[in-house]
Amino acid sequence: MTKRTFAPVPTQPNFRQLEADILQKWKDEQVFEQTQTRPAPAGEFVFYEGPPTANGKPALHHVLARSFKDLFPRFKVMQGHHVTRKGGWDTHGLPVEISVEKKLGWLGRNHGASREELEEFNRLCRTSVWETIQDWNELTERMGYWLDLGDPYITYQNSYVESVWNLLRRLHEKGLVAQDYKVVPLSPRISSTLSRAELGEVDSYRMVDDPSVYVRLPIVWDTLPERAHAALSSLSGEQRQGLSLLVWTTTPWTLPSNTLAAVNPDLDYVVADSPSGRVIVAEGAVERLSALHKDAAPLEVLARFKGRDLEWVEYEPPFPEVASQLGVVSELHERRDGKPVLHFVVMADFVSDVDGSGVAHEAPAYGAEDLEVARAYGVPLMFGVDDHGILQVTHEQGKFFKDADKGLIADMKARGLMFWAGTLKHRYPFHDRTGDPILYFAKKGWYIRTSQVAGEMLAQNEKINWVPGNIKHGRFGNWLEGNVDWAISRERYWGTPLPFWQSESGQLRVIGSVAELSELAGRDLSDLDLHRPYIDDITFTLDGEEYRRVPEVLDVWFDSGSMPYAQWGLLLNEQGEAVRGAEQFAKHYPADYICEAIDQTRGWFYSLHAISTMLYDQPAYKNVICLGHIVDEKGLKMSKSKGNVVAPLPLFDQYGADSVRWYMFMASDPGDQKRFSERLVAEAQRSYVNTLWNVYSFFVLYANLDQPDLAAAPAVAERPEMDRWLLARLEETVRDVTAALESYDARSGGRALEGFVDDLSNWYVRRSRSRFWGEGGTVDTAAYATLHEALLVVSQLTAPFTPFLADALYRNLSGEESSVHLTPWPTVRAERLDRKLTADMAAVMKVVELGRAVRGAHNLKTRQPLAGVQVRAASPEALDALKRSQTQIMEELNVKAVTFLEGDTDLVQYSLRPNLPVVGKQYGKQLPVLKKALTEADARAVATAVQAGQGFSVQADGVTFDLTPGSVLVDAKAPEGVAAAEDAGYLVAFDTALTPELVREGLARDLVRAIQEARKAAGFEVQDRIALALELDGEALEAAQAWQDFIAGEVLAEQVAYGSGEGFRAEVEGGAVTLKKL
RNA sequence: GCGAGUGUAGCUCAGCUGGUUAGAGCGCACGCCUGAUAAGCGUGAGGUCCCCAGUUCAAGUCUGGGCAUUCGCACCA
Repeated sequence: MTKRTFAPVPTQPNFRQLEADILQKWKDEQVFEQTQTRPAPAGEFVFYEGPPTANGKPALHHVLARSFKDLFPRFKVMQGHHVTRKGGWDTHGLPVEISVEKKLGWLGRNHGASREELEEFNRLCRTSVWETIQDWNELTERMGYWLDLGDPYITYQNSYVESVWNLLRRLHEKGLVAQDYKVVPLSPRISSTLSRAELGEVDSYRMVDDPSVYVRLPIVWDTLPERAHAALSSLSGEQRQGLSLLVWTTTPWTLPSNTLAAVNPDLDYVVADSPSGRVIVAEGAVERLSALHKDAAPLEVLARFKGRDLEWVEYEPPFPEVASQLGVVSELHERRDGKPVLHFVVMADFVSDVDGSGVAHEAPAYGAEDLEVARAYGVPLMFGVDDHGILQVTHEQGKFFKDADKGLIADMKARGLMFWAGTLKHRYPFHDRTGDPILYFAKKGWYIRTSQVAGEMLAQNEKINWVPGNIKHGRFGNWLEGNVDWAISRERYWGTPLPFWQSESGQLRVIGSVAELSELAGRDLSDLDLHRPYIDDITFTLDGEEYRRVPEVLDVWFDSGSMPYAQWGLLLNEQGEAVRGAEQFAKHYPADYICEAIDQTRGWFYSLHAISTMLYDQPAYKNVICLGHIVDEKGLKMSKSKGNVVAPLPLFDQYGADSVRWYMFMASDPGDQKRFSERLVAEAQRSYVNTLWNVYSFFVLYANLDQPDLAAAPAVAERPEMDRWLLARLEETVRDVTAALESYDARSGGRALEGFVDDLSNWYVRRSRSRFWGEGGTVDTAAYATLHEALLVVSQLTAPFTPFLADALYRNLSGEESSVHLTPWPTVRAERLDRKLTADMAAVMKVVELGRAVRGAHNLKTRQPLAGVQVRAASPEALDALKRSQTQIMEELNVKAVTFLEGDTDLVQYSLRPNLPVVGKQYGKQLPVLKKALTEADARAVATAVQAGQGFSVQADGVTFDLTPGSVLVDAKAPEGVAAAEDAGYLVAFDTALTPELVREGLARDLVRAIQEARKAAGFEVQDRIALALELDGEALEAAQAWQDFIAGEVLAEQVAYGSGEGFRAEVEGGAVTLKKL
């Protein structure tokens, strides 16, 4: 490095312009492209882009995610890795469909859609996904998120869809695909399956009065199981007559479909004698039920037993003819394999005695929990209400389900089944577009039997590094442990069509490729759009049966979870051999790193993990960062309805993308919820970005003045202590930032950087300013080289965090027209690490800090020099360091002398405390006695011994403690009234007596300050030499005359005259001064 | 209801494996133009570490219970 001029930099930077300039350079030089094509000695670091839904606008939480997704790949590239940065778009899904439905004025998924309507619908969906693509690309580029936007994977492309089909075929081959019921919410008038999101919490639920009825279902004695017989054995013959289960429901329309009655096996149940007859209820419900018959005596309890005693007890259903009418059984109380098919008591731990009777009526076709119980007992479903909400049975046949309640209740009352009928006010969902009450209904759907591999998924989870770590066994681990089969089918139009062709007799053929389908169909289908309605036209014949595709489309999580394979169009043939995409897949699997918001633990993170475990017996990713949600300053979710959404692009313009990114890394740990405000971004900018810029500006200003020959700088070992200290701190920072980023810990890395820049600015530059002034024509090459190297390395360390600022600094400082992002990541130069030197400097900084505190507390202006300061060190090593640095201390504290106190001085009062980490375990229960001994000991003698590195003894309560110097902490305190401060064993005390000489010097320094202020007001540059004229009298004149050389040197005055002069004139205390540039 | 987080200064947050006088930034108060930086520097005040009980020589930290709050709960993504 020879002498050269650095490009000048402003003290007030325009970060918006700087970033635009850097973006232009990246384009001109194709920097990102170079990272893709240049040799990568460290190999591939595999990163997956989590695909955003394309039709939504980008928001602040995307900035958060993109910041983290950019940071680690940049770091890895500088370490010599190659990182493929393939973009991706999720193009299927409900948001797309809803927006098009509204555009078309549809009420919902319209089952009556013709082929033409479906075709138009899907065409609009396909174009809709690109409406906001420009916003995404602009955001991505503006914030410096490097991503290959030119070659993204798109989930609706045929190659992607085909690859997904292939995965499904393979899962089917493993026996993991099945069909089963699922209870879904329907809008009954149009029989449209809705999602939970379409039943929004606020808009869809209404307070309604619904029936609340208790119905008696008489038990069947003839087939009573042994256990129940024993439980009821105390009842007399008369008491057994008419004994009934008392069930409670708020949905009388489900009673014709009654299939089972459920009790909690662990609750207590009783036979209660009521005006309506003897009933079986939970004991905890007896009081509640007594209250229903206001004028009657409390219910008498005739027998007690556990819920589990009732298992398999049969009962008479409320509508006994229905099961046969529906074809579920051939006759009432039909038995198969010796067990009742319907209408018996089952065990269910969700049954409670908090409401109702403690006996639940079960209609599994209309409730998810009921369905689970029915599945467990292998019971068929009864559909007394069809999927349009119309009753199919009883005299209420043909009525809308909610309208049938009254007639059903009247009928049961007439037949003596009612115990009580009333109403209940509660919340119930309605469809916002049709206005109809929601009907929960069991429909058949397609599942992947993930519960069969839940154990394997848990085992594979152990191999993943989760950040934050608690996700692994908390949120994600629990989600895996509670695994239920994955319902992959959706009754929608726009999505990956399920590749399931089914024959009329129910045979299933899962298609794994277009080629396979072409062969079966007898024609080339390569150019077919694989979406509906086109794919539904394709049928084929096998074994004399025609196969048609099932109507459903695929869950979009399966789409996105397929991206490791489908982004390369991976296909395996029926022999398991890869016939397409194998090379790219092998190179990019599994991922070294992925990152998305924490809600992806049951979304993308899960679907990636499930598919990978089932098909490859390994995790899809090794390291994963889960980001907390970003909320507004009050902690409220950001939403358009609340009006607190923040647009990212104006934020970048105001503060710079670098500062926004820095805020995202530093505000809190990534997994924590992050409160956002512009104030916090501004703060992030001040503490780091602006401070770093100021030091850089300082360096460039003086380097251009002095033209240092950096190559001529002495070896590091020969430089002043201050330089060696800074370079030691620099290597510590390299070590700490590298370790932090290797651990996916952005915040610790950022804090190490921030701490170093603070030391650089407020200690090194502050203490070393004068070395950059070029006194007498000499140039301190050591200082320039040290500062230059620190800034250069910092530009490399900050590159992944703040890529624009980093590149701007690096290009100017290095003199190379090449990006910092193409430089190698710094490695630690261990020989420069110096633990002792950094500790020594910390002691000096502590003393200076204490000295400033004393001046502040005692109103001792820093400009007024004092005769001296007395300093006590906490340790012999610290004492040595302070002695070596006493010039620094004198200058910082503006004193004439530093006196170092020894242990026996009268100035200091000592107190002793046990050093608990050292003696805590050793003395344990004796610690109170030890404390007493230290309190009573001769503290001065102990302090002297400790400072001399000698052991000592103390005693109390007849116990003697032989202690080492490290066993105690010595606190030093100055007497009252002395201008002193103490902390952590250090003490600083000032001699505040002022001699006439010190007063004159103080006045001279005031005069210097005034002249410097005049220089600035006159617009002089820092290096301008001047002619000075002093019109002073009294003490000011005396001080000026006595300190003339000092004043001249400080203000760069080559001529000093007394009296009036020419040039810029300023009033000062004691007279006036006049300045003229030479 | 179940599960996972969180609760420390007015605000945003550190405080790893129990240890000393519990810290930082912002805000607030006070001081400061001193040849980098006033979008700056320096100093200070400000604490029921959510509550109760326990273990321990010693608890912000460990255990149990309670309270509050955020997120998730399988056809939103």
